[in-house]
Amino acid sequence: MHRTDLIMIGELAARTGVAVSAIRFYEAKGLVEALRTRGGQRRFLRADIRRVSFILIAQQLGLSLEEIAAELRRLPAGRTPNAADWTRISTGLRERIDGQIAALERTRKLLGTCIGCGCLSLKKCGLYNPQDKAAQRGAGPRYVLGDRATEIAEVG
Amino acid sequence: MHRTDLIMIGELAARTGVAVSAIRFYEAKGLVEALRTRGGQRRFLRADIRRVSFILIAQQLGLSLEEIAAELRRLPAGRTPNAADWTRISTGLRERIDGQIAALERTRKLLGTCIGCGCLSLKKCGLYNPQDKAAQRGAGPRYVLGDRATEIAEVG
DNA sequence: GCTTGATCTAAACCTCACTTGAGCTTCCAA
DNA sequence: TTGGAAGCTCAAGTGAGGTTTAGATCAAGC
Repeated sequence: MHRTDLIMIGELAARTGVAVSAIRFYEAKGLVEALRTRGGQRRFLRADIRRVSFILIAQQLGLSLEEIAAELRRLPAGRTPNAADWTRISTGLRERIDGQIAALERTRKLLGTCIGCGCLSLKKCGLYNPQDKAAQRGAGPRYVLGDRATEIAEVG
Repeated sequence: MHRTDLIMIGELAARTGVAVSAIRFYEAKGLVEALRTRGGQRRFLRADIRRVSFILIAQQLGLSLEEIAAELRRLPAGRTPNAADWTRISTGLRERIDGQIAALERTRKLLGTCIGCGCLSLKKCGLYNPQDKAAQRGAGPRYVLGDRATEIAEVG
């Protein structure tokens, strides 16, 4: 175990493309952990590059930091994913992607029905159906559709 | 033109499933317009139910309110979409969906390559490629990937 | 005329995922 | 030994898309 097994925050940032401030933020959120030097500086394990990489990939797939944290907490040793963990996790991610694609395809089909009819009649065209969470993953408060859109009346 | 052609904000809210506060917010953003009674209360056209419906559908597809406003401003008469407008707009939306699906399929393929290898080696597996904006449509500051992820090194 | 419920405005607050800034400390190579 | 890059903490700011609250006013039925 060389001294070089520990890396500084700046290197972790450079190797992952994430800002230093973001890594500190992730630590505050419990997504990564750091040792400290006597002087109080963070020292990361080289393996944390992988851990941060995982965070980025999962984020791209639409998981919130909260969800990613939950996923990481489920790791056996409480540590950075190894090959087996990764297989399990990425299989789960793939299911998620499949779901997203299916939702989009449903929406596209509904939209196809609507093109030409120009109705925008909600009951008929069904574009509001709470099942269609299509691009629902968005900024903050998107609960409107899904919480209340159930009792939508027909237009007109 | 009956008096009943005008509806109160509460009815517009009920008919679209949107909160009253959200409708006022949309008005402030220029997405809908309202007449006013002598007493200062808003009165909407019945057709605005359609307009708000459009906002919701477009939102589900991932358009920001800014983009939706732009789309609505392009309407010929500056009014609620009719059948022809809707055809034009929804065709555009469908292209957008196609793009989203394609991005997700690319990501899924990359993930497939990674399952089993467990590498998380960024260069090799390519899950970071800035082209893959997959689920990139997310909360606020997501510029990290795309702005800086270009110079990502391979995981050690 | 009165009461009740709907509406009004303005400003403050919320979440998420971070960034920025101020003011100060540590580390390390020359 | 020293100077400057890199690190530290804590608080506040950002932006999207709204909600909540407070206090006042309006509209309609009895």
